[in-house]
Amino acid sequence: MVLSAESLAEFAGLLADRSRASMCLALLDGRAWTAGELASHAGVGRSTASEHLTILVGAGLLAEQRQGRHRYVRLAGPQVAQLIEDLATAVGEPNRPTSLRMLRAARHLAAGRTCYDHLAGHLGVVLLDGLVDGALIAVHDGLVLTPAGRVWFTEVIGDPALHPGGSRPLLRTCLDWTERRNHLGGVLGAALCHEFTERAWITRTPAHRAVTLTPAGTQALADLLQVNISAGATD
Amino acid sequence: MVLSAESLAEFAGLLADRSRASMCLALLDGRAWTAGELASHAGVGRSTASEHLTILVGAGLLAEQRQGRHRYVRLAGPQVAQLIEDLATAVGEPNRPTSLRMLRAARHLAAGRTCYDHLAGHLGVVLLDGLVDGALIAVHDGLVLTPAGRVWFTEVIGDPALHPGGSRPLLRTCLDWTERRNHLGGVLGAALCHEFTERAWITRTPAHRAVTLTPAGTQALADLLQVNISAGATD
DNA sequence: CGGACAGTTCGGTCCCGGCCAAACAGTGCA
DNA sequence: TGCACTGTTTGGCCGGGACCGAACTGTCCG
Repeated sequence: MVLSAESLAEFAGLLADRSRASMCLALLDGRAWTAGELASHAGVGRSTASEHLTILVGAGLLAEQRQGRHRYVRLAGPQVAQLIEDLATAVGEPNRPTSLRMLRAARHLAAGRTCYDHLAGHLGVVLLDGLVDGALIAVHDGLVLTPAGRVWFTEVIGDPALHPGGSRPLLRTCLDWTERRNHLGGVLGAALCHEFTERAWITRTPAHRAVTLTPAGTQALADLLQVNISAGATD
Repeated sequence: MVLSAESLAEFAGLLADRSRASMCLALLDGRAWTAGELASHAGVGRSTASEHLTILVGAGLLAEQRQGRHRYVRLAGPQVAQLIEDLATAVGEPNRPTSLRMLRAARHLAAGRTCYDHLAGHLGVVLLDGLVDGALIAVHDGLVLTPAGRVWFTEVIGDPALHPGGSRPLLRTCLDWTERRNHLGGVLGAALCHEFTERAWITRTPAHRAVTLTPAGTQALADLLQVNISAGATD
């Protein structure tokens, strides 16, 4: 056995703790969090959080960046985010929200959110549907950019973004754990999310993954993709 | 937070133990193992193994089947196998084999093996290459069956296999952790592996994942796909 | 029946690791 | 310079869980 059970167990052990799992899930929003924020998010003391972060950074799951007296930490890359999403999807039925407050937050997340660096939730699924309906992306097993799609993306996010250097795929399907359907990930998914934010078509609620479509965004989606979503009126 | 950190941690915890990880890796060969076999494989007592199996079965990762005084256990499905492979790939560089015996076993595995229910290793990668070179499968982001490929697969594995009922994709790329390249998974990958075994083109070494190409198999690959591999002469 | 074998249950041991509080170090601000 | 704040280190506590051996159940076979 070349791949040792030892290393697999060690790796799984990184997420096999309530506090560390909580931190990683929080970091799925793609932003950098401070150690203190993560501590209170996970509900543990600062000292405990500090230990956990050292472990996760040491294992290469997280990347850290010191700024003054702050320790900012983020997921090490899209692969890590993808892996955690995969695991989260495999877990199956998540817990039902208990309080009214949590229910509202859950609905908000289901309406639209970021999945590390691209759009997910109802908004993400509808976006991919629009791209497919418009014959800009074709679906086989994976996703394929059509000639028309190439033109469209060039107009919306510019040509350079279509020729990235890295090994990350241009298009990637990403299974949505609220919608149970695919949304768009990959380089172009991230670029779209970035561009939408840039143009103020979406706004991100601070400190959460939830994303709200602005009136301008609603208009833009209707113009560009003939997609109709009521702006933020999903609660 | 709808998806609780609790459930993610609990799930990861299933694999976060050396013995359980060892068992799951062993079960990646897609066969059913008895509790005793897994116990000695993992190097623990029968009682300990029994407890672990109860946990894994209870979590839905493994499916069990009692036969007389034996408890046969297998992975619950391709999704589970896929997830474990994903994790194993994410772990990165596996341990280097230490002894000569392990080195030989590692080479054997690298030459050809099963990945749950389809072919992997050098053999698997070359097979997918052959299918792509022959324009039977097209590669975009994912894999697409070409009209010629549809005919080819109908001849080799029969028509019914091309119209499965389940939700498992027909074609699926699966990243190979020895070759670091894709091989063919999905329904058709499994069907091919099954057919190859049926026709005695490959033989599986008992109690291991390694697969050896027979002379007949070498001939068949040359005829069907213009692929040349020396039969089993990779050690 | 009785012996061999596969697996399970139970009691007990032991150790790893998650947690906190308190003391400490480094940074920013007035 | 002094205070507030963020994060780290350390010591100690504690619980969970991995493990084993021994006794027990159930199955196959002679």
